[in-house]
Amino acid sequence: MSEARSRPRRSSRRGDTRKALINGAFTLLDGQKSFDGLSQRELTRYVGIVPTAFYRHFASMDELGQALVDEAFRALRQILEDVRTDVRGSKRPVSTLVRSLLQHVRAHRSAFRFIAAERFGGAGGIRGAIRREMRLVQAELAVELARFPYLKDWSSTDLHMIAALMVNAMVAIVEEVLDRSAADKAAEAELMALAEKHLRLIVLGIPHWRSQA
Amino acid sequence: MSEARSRPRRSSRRGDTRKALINGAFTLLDGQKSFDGLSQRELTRYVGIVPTAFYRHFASMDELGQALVDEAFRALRQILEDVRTDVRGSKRPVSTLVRSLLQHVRAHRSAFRFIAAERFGGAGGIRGAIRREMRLVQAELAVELARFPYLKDWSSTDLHMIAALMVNAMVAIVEEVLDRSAADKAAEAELMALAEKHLRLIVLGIPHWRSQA
DNA sequence: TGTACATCAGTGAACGCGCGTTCACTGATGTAC
DNA sequence: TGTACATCAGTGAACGCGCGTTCACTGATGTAC
Repeated sequence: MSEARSRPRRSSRRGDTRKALINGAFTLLDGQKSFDGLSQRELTRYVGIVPTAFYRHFASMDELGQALVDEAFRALRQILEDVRTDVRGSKRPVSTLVRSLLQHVRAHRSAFRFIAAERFGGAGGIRGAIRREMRLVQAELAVELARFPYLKDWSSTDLHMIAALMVNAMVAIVEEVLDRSAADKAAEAELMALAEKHLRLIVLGIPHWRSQA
Repeated sequence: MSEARSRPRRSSRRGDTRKALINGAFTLLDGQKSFDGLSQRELTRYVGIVPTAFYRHFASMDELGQALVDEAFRALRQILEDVRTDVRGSKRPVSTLVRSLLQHVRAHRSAFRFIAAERFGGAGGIRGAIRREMRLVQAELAVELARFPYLKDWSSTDLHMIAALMVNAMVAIVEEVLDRSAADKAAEAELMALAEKHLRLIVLGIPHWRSQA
């Protein structure tokens, strides 16, 4: 019995509780709660520490909120980087993009749900941070679009316009995927097919666009 | 002085407090709050009644939430009806649609903000109700699209696909308008122009679409 | 390798506060006769 | 038109509860010598 007691020394290594709080928050928010409605005591109870221990890691709930935004966007940026790599090496960019995107979304469900829920539902600070990141994503897509031969002479304004439409279309569908149970594979497949059609329709319009800028 | 005291009889006519609670909730939620974070006492304080008087009008906060959904969608349906009328009588349907939509959105700002904030941020019941309504809007647009001569032979699946993309594109832009200060007319004009371009780009792709269904 | 000490995550009691909801009440309004 | 009465929106005291945060503390870990 003595070795059983001596094994865990402390229950966790340094820094682990901070991560446990962040992940715990994502998990609790993954249900039908907004950050507004998440209490410090509920979170510490869930993570298994006493309420006051929270303050060893964050000065306030607001600071935790900022950490959640940072963490969610760290994941998002990594995902987009991976998707970009997948798409560049692909001969069927549209279907590769949709498949790759949805696959990553599935793997980081709660971070994405956090972004979706707080994008318009939350406090101003979180909303602003999210909006800024979305802009960045859109700008990066515009750059990526410029690589395609038949788009290389397009104006930056027009490229951004297309990028915005594509991002908006994908965000809408990802949000709908997240709003459904993770187990509903049929709905997910249907939404993937829809995403692909939406992108294809947009792409079909591009050669016929006449810039007025 | 006596006529001054006798004038207001009771401070409000029957039924007015119920409306005041609904409108007060919309107003308070118009800031950076979600329904989750709105307290009954805060609301009654704002409306100017004692906390307990709330229960003369709603059995619980949940019931108020349902009333807010109902009211917001009553406004939304009225707006869409108006927009439809405007567009049918127009020779430039795309720009008429965008102009008419944004104009109505401006007039019912807080109801729309409520929908945007609770669409993914709120409780399951509210989310479900909103999703159902969005489906309806999309279905109605599909019917409307079928009136256009070059779309009248399209399959229902394809019409719904186009309607979904158009609705998603417009929702994304309306949400962005709502996320900005109502006074920021420059941003609003820019977003209107963007909405118009997005719709036009989608329309340009339509004649080149090959159904695979 | 052994000892003394600084660091720091976690503890537990305690605080004052705003919350949602109950209850018995008041008193004005509208209605039946 | 005048009176008696039912209705019902609003009142105010009271409840128990979970909240965020403070404080002085404990005791294990890692480090300097």
